[in-house]
Amino acid sequence: MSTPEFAQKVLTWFDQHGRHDLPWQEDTTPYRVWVSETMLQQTQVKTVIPYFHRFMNAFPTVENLAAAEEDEVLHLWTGLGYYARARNLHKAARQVAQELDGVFPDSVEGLEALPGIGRSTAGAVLSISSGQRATILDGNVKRVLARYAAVAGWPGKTAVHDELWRIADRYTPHERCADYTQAMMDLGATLCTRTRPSCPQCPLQTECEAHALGRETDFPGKKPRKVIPVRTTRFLMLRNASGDVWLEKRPSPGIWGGLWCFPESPDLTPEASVLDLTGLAPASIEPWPVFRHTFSHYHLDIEPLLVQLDASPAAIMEADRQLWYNVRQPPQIGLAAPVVGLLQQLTAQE
DNA sequence: AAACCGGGGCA
DNA sequence: TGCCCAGGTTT
Repeated sequence: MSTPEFAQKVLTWFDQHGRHDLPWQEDTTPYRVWVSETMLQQTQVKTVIPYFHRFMNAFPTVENLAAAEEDEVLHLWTGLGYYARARNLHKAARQVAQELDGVFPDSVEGLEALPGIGRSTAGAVLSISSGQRATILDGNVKRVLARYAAVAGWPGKTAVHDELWRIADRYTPHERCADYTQAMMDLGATLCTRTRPSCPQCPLQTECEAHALGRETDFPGKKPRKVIPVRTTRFLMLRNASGDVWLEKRPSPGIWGGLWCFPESPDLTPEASVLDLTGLAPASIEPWPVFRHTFSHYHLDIEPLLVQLDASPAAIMEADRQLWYNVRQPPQIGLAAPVVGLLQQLTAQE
């Protein structure tokens, strides 16, 4: 199919069946589109919407975001995952505000120079916010195109990835590029879904090679599987006489980088760890059930230990990377997901 | 339990 | 340049 024909079919479908009322479609400034695209990189629309509203409420402009504390940004990101993106978002906002007079670059190359913006996000931000012709290739579009052209193989492979980019570029129109970008994402998100695609409703059905083969779900190819290891750790939930809980800020990069977490103690005995950390013998230690937190590359079995202290130990003082967390007046900080759950249980217990 | 996801970083 | 990393949701 020719480019104008392909785009025409997709746009006609979009006008009738696409999504037109997403929060970031109201006012498509580069800032709003960038924040939404960054959130959407890792999460579905439904989950992103409340986060997007809270974020825009807290930081209506790139200058507001640039002026924020990193803890505040991570706090608003808590639960979204991939926290490096929140840190990059913050860093990039500072670059735009301080080095570019608050004006986003007007080219794919310029946008790509900002941390956290790659080729696809740059294309999405540019095309949606300015209407300029720019190509995207996110997970949704990959699925649509891999099926449409029956591109075999896993898109993580360079050859497959490159082929999909060539196809994406070929079909990107010069006219109505903002709508086309949104349309392709909508097509992948609403019709051309991972399992059970709605081919009868699809504007590309008659030309789709995967559909002709009756093998829609064979494309795109799957990532090769490998067994992931299990690691174990122990969370020391230190509670002082006032009921406050000890948290430490984790180093970035790394797991939960920049987020606040209980001290980990996988090796020492609980008593030795507490003594090591506080210089005190605990009033009591209560082991909680082990639970599993799974990452893409390993399982983490966590053994929480509730350690009650009679006093606030002099040995540990509040500092940049350590704090006593008041469960009744929680500070605005980012928390690792399992920590959120444990803090809730601690609060419920009182 | 497995699949998924865009970009950064490093060998 | 080709892997490995990161975390929560959906299926």
